[in-house]
Amino acid sequence: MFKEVSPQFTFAEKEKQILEFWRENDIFEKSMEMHQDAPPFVFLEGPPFANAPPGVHHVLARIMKDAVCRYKTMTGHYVHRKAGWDTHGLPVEYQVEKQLNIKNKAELEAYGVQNFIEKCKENVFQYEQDWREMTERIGFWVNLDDAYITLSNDYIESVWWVLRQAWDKDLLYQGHKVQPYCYRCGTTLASHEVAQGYQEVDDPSIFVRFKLKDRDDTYLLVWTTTPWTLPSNVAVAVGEDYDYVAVEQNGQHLILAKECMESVFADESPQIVETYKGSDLSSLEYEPLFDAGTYQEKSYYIVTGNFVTTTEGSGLVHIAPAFGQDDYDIGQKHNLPLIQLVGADGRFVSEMKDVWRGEYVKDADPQIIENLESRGLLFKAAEYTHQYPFCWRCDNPLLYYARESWFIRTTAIRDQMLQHNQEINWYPEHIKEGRFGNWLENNIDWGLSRERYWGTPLPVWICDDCGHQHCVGSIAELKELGKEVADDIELHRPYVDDVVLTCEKCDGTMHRIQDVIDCWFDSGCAHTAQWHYPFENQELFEEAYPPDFISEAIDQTRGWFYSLLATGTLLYDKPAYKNCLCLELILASDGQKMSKSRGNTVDPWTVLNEQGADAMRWYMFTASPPWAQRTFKIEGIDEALKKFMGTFQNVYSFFVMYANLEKVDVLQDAPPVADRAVVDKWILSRLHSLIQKVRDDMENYHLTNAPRAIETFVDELSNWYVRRSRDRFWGAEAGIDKQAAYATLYEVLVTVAKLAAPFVPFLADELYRNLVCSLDPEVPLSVHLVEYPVSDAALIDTELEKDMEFTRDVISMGHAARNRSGIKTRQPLAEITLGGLSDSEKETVNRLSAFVHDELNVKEIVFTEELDAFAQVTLKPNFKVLGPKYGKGVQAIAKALATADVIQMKTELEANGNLQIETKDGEYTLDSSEIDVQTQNREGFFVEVDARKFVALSTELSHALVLEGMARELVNKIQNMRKEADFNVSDRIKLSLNTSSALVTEAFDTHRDYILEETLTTEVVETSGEKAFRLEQKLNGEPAILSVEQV
RNA sequence: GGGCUUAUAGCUCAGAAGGUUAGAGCGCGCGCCUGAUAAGCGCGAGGUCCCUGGUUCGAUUCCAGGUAAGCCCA
Repeated sequence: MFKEVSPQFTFAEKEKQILEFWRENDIFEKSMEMHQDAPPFVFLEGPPFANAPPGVHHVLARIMKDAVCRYKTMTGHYVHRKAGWDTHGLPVEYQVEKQLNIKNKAELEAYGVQNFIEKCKENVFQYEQDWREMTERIGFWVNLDDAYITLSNDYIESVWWVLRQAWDKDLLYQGHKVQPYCYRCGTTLASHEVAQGYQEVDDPSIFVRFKLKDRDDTYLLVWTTTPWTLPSNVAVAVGEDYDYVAVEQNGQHLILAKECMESVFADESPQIVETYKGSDLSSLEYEPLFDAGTYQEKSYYIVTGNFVTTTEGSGLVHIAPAFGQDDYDIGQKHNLPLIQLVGADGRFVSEMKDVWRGEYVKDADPQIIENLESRGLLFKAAEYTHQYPFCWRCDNPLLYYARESWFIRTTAIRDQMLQHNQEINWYPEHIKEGRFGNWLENNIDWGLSRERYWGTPLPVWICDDCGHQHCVGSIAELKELGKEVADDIELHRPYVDDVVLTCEKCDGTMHRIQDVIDCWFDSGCAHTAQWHYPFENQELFEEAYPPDFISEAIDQTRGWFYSLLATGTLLYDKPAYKNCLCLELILASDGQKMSKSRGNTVDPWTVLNEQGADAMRWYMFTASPPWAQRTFKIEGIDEALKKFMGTFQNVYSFFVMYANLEKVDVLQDAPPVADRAVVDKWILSRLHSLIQKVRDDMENYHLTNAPRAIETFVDELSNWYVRRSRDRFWGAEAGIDKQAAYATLYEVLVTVAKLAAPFVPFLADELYRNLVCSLDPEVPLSVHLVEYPVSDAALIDTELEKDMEFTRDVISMGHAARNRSGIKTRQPLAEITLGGLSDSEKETVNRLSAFVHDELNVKEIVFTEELDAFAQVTLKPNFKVLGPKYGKGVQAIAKALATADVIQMKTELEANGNLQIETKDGEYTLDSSEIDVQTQNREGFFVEVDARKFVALSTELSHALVLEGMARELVNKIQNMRKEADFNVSDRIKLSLNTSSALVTEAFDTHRDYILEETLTTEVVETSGEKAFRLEQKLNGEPAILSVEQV
């Protein structure tokens, strides 16, 4: 006996019971243990921050990871599933600053770095409990009790080791980086912060004359929107391949790009006196705009740069290496001096020779413009509207600024990274060559250092005396080289800052540089640092690198996907992961990005508590591919609940109910498939085709197609297999057919439970445990401990599947015709006529005719060749065949076929096997494969026509048919009464019928046995008893009084 | 401004090595069924396959150029 399936339940409640069962029986641990010797499949968890509660996008990521891991487990792998937490970084610092009302670094230092980082530690686990609960509730099996945490000493030590590897390979170096900087907050901003603060502003747009040396009255026309950087000018850049011209204006010669003439001179069209290529101008020297100092490096000359455009400005770009990345890069290339005339406070420094020293640079702009004008160097000044970044905290304009910085020389391993990228399977594919590939192509060195507090300290110490630098690669080394290092030293600021080393070169004192590192580097070392490699777990690491599978959202292309690959390439010269499933963003139901400020966020818990985890999971798997952007809609979850979960649950409860009622032993007496009914063979064939498809999809990380196929299958199971087999389950006599029905449905349900287990782990386990465990105490306790179904090719009958599909199509058309006729299905009809079928199609219908008879309630199936009696017939060329053969001619053929006598042509075609037609291009001979006979609806028949065939109903009713219809009507009404009277399904009844209608009487007498059997009537009585349930009815319009009573 | 992606029914999505009647589910309308009931079934209406050009006998599909949306980067 199976446990009864109560109709009163909620999925959410059931899921909680199953969670309890998993916990009590350590099912997750068992699923790992049982595969301990199996080939490993390594999943690497991208560590989230637990300083904010998890949202629906986290649920999405986690269930995708879960489905893959569960699938791999069930297909016989040992799946590492270590959880991880990301903990360092600016976002944490900002939250804490906000909480403490700290506005800048000075206030922070005053508060105390030690106090501050302690607050950061608290902050970063603020929502850990929420995360744990969500993770468990959605059924994501991951080992949270053995998580890697980026703030732990072990983790940091591994990161230090990684940095030391870079150092030893000369890939870690100090340089300058132009960074967006807020002078008010005294800090550089991370890119995502900059992105938040773009505003449209008007800035000055000025064209300045730079006088060429050694030439009279010849000037370069140079464009800039930041006049305050002009005092730091050291060069001018041109585009190598652009055309430049010298034009004459007011006796001066002005040089600019030819393409810029129109925009610069507007209505004027000055005379061109000379033309050059950009390369011709290269190296020409000019006189400095301001009386700046003289520098050691050569300066004030023309260089070429590929960033120069002619779409705005003059095609000549002012270069100040301290204030722009392009400028800095070109400065490096040409060894230009790095003139930094602006201080950290955003004001001109005292070295500045002109009068603006101490002035805030943006305020100096008008004064500089005025100055140039007074000296006759200003050609033109205007305003320029563009997007410019502002500080998201204080709303002041950011200044791009060269700052001292530490770098990883990723450009040195760029080619290897590109090569390893080729070995990674990306889902979707286009990421490889698209977003990620492009990003790698344009790789620049990784700016690693942050002038902040809460992060992995950069383990570089510098000698106060001789400037010698050393990178420390382990705690042991720190203790060895450092003076009085605490035994339990914590590898964070300010503790590490206090450690001083003795210089091996000069015996001087070495101090650590103040920087911490980019937290992307932390998580980017996860493949190594999660194991505390190489200090521990060497073997484990060897086995687990590179990980088989990672999955995160697409914004990680430049984040974690990159940082993992960069470190993996740097350390091991291997790809850092084999398969990467790239998820897209989730939008709110209004199509907008979910955000608190818009108030359109969805709390996962409302869904988990209401509809449950399986419904949420199923929705996310099936609604759209994970790499397509999706809107998150509660209605979609309700649909998943109804469409899939509800249908599956219904078939399951149907089975359990009748199996219990009929006391069927499904394990005994299962007939061999060969002896089972056609419909059994059909559903088993579909099942095994499904298994094949699901496995294929899962192997290729198509996590949407697999469950969609399962959903389609369950719909067929319910709406065709069960519907067509219902009476085999209930009331049928014991025998091979009944056993076959039970055995088949049982096998199908158990197999689908296994197939669906990675997607709906709760429902699947509920089914499995009731259907399988309750019969056999020896089997594994949970569906998650069994092997994933294997497709049996011997059970797949593709022909049968196709035939059934065709037959269902015919039946669907029959339903449509019936609908049109207005005769209800309970009324049997004498015959249907099918037209337009090929011989093999006729054979198919004959073979599966029982389905047609039952579904459409008709006595006979008749075939006809006389299409035009029922439908309008047209002939069309088979374009697919004739197109390549005759090319242009197909249009003429189509025309000829449309205009000639259709019936005559069709007759000729049938008689000769081919057809001669005359067109304006000549004569063609077409055989029947080259012509499509198409049918269209003709009014006035109860006929349903599609492109090729039709189904027509004969609506004439003989007296016998009327009686039979009446008998079915009687059964129907009596069944309704049984239900209304609340009888049990298996109760036997006494029935009485009182009618003045001769038709009803005759029908009852004629079909008495049928009626009694269907309604479980054991006795027909003249007058109903006291307790009988009586009802006056109209039976197809005829009056009758019926009563039913339990025996 | 650059890169990538997407655009098919009211909504969510399929699909077509280019072939002349483009599909499903939901929603809507009509009907049926009522012992699988968080029901179920059938049928129907609903499409400029984003736009414009090009290639082709034929383009919603391929190519080019746009437009719109999203993400990433500046």
